[in-house]
This record gives sequence, structure tokens and C-alpha cells, in this order.
Amino acid sequence: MASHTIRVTLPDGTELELPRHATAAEAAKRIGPGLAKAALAAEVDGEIVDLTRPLEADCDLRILTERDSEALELLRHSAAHVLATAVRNRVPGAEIGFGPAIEDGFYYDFGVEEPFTPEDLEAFEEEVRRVIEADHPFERRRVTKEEARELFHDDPLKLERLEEFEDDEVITVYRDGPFLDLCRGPHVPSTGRVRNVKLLSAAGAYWRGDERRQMLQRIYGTAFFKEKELEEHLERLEEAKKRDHRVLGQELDLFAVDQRVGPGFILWRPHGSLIRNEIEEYEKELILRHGYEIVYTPHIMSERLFEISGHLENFGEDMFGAMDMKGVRYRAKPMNCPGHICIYQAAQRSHRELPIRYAEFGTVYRYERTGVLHGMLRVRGFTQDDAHVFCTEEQVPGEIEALLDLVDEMLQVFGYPYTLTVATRPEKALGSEEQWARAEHALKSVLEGRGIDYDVDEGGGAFYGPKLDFQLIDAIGRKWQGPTVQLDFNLPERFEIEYVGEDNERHRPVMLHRVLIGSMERFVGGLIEHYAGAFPLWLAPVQVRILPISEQWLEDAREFVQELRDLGIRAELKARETLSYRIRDGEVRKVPYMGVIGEREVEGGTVAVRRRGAGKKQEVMDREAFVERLLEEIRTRALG
RNA sequence: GCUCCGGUAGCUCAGUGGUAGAGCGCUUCCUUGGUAAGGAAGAGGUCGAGGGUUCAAUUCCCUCCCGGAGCUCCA
Repeated sequence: MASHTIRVTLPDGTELELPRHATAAEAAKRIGPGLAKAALAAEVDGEIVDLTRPLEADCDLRILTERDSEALELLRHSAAHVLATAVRNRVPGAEIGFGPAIEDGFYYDFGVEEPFTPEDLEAFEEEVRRVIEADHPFERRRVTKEEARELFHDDPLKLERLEEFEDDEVITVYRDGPFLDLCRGPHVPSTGRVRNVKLLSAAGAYWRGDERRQMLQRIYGTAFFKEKELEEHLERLEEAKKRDHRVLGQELDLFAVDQRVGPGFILWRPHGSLIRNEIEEYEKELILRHGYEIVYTPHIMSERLFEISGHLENFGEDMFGAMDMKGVRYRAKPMNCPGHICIYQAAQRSHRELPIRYAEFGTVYRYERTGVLHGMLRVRGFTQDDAHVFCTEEQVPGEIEALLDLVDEMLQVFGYPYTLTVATRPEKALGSEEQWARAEHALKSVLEGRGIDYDVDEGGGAFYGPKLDFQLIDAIGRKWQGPTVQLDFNLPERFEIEYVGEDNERHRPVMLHRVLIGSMERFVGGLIEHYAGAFPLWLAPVQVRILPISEQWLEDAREFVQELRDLGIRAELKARETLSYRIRDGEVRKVPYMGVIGEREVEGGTVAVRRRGAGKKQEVMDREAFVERLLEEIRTRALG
């Protein structure tokens, strides 16, 4: 027998007695008028629902306000509906696609005759404000599939989506004023609760993400509860724009792409090359210390090798075409592993030799589709800091341990915090389930043994083995793909690689692919943005500029520059223009140190040192002390 | 690859159906400087490429190349 009242338990443990079918909004009102006003939605037994949802039975209830982290997604999803309402008001014939909340905002896809222009976006933003002012309540309705077909008879995209529902499935629609959408919800109570909306951009997007389907027009936007948060978000976008490696790469003379060379190929100019070289030198020292051996393999190899490796079959579309030389076909390598395997196979290997770790700054070529190319971040020719570890299955945990140390050491040097993800067996996978389970267990238990937090990407591994990925977090909080370690059950089989065990039998070793930096191009591109072009001293292309105040002190300055160069410091003499001009130029070029030399400095054997970004604050130092400071900062690879 | 936007001096960009502009940079000269641009003069362009319309095309139209915002993709 159902009673007429229900018991509602609040997060603090107190209980409310409410009439059955009371709504969450009514519950909020019972708790307090302030909460009732601030309420946006409710969590009932762990499920987030609209405030208008009747409570049918005893339950746990939490009222969500803008202070709750879940609320932002709600706001943005509702903002997407407000956008669609606005677009439909202006363009009545617009077909409506999907409009979800995403990481930093929301989008909505529309099928329209004419693509949207920036002026359209402004008009829509104006209309969005009107829809918000109108304060239409969001009304949820449960409908049958038949009813829904009727409601959306003018919306072909929605009808298509509708047909995917089971006949007896719960279908809900939401109305706000004139706009009706097929939507699971929940939403904020009314359009008036949506605030601080900014439409950011419009671009084409395929219906259902399928490139064979209709192209819709997607509008991206974002929304925040507080105006200040919106402003800060827009400032972050501005900041990201200022850090764009393509802009800084041009300004600081680091790299270029040249139409004559071809799309997706990077020309490293001298200053960019210096940075890259420093990184490579550092990494070589690091990995030699960690027991790697450095190898080199050719850029062009016989196609036969890629038939054995399976690259041609699985990856052929992305490889550069074959070069036919007197009947033998050759390919630019898309990966370094086959070459390393050939080196491994140059001799019969004993378990006593393992693990064998081959490392190469290996340049590979991949024919990426034109639309994906992007500065240094996505290119067609790039150099990986690639390594392959050949070991026994028992040695895998130890190798993972060693790698965690290596990665941690390296990422600290560059100043990147990071997170980890273990990617597990996908549906289609090579190797036995036990093999995968053992490998995944090995990865996870090493991490757990060290008390390291990690995410799991279920089914995200490659078909040939599980993966451990590191995500870097840059100076403005963006995530970048970092080091990866990949177990490989495939290539050892294909190449039939072996070692002789203690039992004098042949065994198949396990192979690990790993990159730390990934691609030099992408990593340096990322670093440019991470440091906003202001590289720490050890990486700065020009470390010190010496500025004599007038030609009178030129000779002294020249000698000092040479002294610095003799110590391996990248010093430059800048003597021509006015001092102010040279200071400004040094700051704009982000030179870490400038040393001014005038009458006083020549007499005292000192130098007036100005640190990048420190403004007028200068420090007159003995030259010896200045040199010491530079050498120490370079030696420790200080982040500055 | 797809949709849209763009390509003008080394760089950033303005402009026009009738002989092409600015700022920075570069060269030369003057200035000999004390902490974010001293002054002057000069050089520098097949207006992305090809085709079409036109008396005339950098400008309008078409094709291609390259770049950008996204989509898709990143084994």
C-alpha cells in the first residue's frame, strides 16, 4: 500500500516528509527560500533531473545550484537549446542536429542553405539575449515514438535519430517557448537562468560525424554562471592565441614551412634548430644514463620490410608512395621499428643480453590528409625520439618502472605536470586474452605499487598491445599528448624474433615501443606555446646579448662576448642602434639576459645585467659572478 | 578528403575594373647613446598560379596550389 507521503533524505542526513509526487522544486522550497531561488536542478538517487520532476518514492535528494560542479554542464546544455531557439527564430527553416555541452562550452549543429557568417553570429547572439530575457520555462514531456514522429515531422535530422529508439523506450522532448527539441535533459528551470553566453565560431561539421553524410553548420559557444568567469575564459583564449607557435615561430625566427618544399614539412631555422639540438643533446645524455644504445636506420627502405611488418597492409594509405628503382620498390619509413628489429636480429640473442634498448632520433614520413596539417603540431615529416625495448615478459614491470623514472625526470626539466592513462584491450586485438591480461596487470600494478593515480581508457589500446600514455599539462592548463609506452604482441611474431633462454630453448621476446618527446616537431611546437616563446636559459637560442653603450666600449664588449662564447655560452654583441632600441629588441626577442657595458662597467670590470621581463630592475655584477650565474643556470637547466 | 574564409613588399596588413599603399624590417647617411622604438633618404611587388569575361583584371568568373577555422582521421 503506497502511503501519501514520502521520505526524502538530504545530503546532510536530515529527512523531509513530502507529499508523494511533490517536485524537487517543492522540496527545495521546504529546505529554504534561498535555496529554492538558487536551485537549478536536483540529484535524485544519483541521477540528475529537472526541478519539476515529481518525487515518486523515498529517495536521496540533493539540490544543485551554480556552486555544484555538475551545474555548469547543465547551464551549457541549456545554452545550446537557447542558441537553437535563437537560430530558429531568425532562420525558421534551419534543420536541427545535435547540441551538447562540451568541455569548454557547447555547440549546436544546424542544417541550413547558406553557411553562417560572422555577422550571423552577432545577430544570433543578440537573439540569444532576447530568448534569455523572455525567460521561457524548459518543459519536459514524455512522449511515445508515434507522438514524437508527429512533433518532429518537419525536422528530418531529429526523425532519423528518433528511428534509433526502441518502440517502448522512454522518449523525452523539451520545449522552451517556440522551440521543441528531442532531448534527454535535464535542463535549468528556464531560459532566464542561462547567462553569460558567448558565441565563438562557426564551421562545417558532418551530420553524426560521418564524412559521407550531409555537412551541417556548427556554432560553438560557451557560457558561465559568472560574468567574470566568462571574461577570464575569453582572456585565456586570447592568451592561447598569443602563444600560437605558428605566430611565435615566425616572430622569433624558429621555423617555417615553404610552399616550395611542400605542405607539412618543417624548415628549422637556426634558432629553432638550436633549441631542438639542445633537447636532443639532453635526451641523449639522459637515455645513455638509463641504459639505452643509440642507433641509426635509413629513411628509405625496401618495401618488402613493410610487408613483413604489416605496415603496408594496415597503414599503407598513410605512407608515401613507392619509389621504383630498377624493379625494386622502396618506401620512406613511416615508423622506426622495422629497422630496429633488423638490428636486433643481426645476431642470435641470449637472455643474458636482455633487455636490449635501441633508441633513435628517427625521421619518419606519413602522408597525413591535407586538412589535418597544422604548424609544427601535425606534419608529414617528423623526427621521433623513438626507442624499442626487447625483453622477457618477466622484465616488463622493471622496464615500466625505469621508464616512469625517466619520464618523470624529463618532464620536470621542461616544467610539465602530467597525468597517466592505461589503455586496454580493444574489441579486435591480436594475442591471447591471458597475454593481454598479464600485460595490463603488469602496467597497472607498477603504477599502483608506486601509488600513482591513473585513468583507464577501456578498449583504447592498439590492436597489437596495451598502452601507457602520459598527458602533459602546459602553462595555461591545456593537455598535450606526452610520452607513450606501448607493448607489442604483433611485430615479434611477424618478424619471428627470438632469444635463447636459460633452458637453451628459443623464446619470443616482448617488445616495447616508447617515445618520450614524441615528435621533435610537435614537442618544440608545444614548448613554444608552453613557454610563450620565452625559453629557459639552457634552451634559449641566444642566451646573452651584450650591449655597449657607445662605440667607445665596443672593444671591451667584444672581448667579453668572446669570453662567454669560449665557455659555451651563446652570447651576441648588439652595438648598432640606440640603447633603448636594443633593450626593446632584446625583450621582444625574449633574450634571457642582456648585459650593458659603459664607462662605469669597463672601469670596474662589471656588467649591468638585465633579466628578461624584469623591467628596469638591473643588477651591476662582477663579470665573473655573472658568468658563474649563467653557467649554473644552464648546467641545472633551471626553468627561470 | 569535406564545408566555409583567406592569399597584395622579408613580416603584419590596408586598398582599387584604368600605371599599387602603410607600419615594421633591410641598405646608406646623420646621431655616440645609461635601460621597451633618435632622425633622414633609399631599395624592395608578375597583387599565389593558370584560364576566361572586358577596350582594360590585382579587383569579376572558373580551375588548381597554399594557408586558416572546424569536421573526419592520427595505425
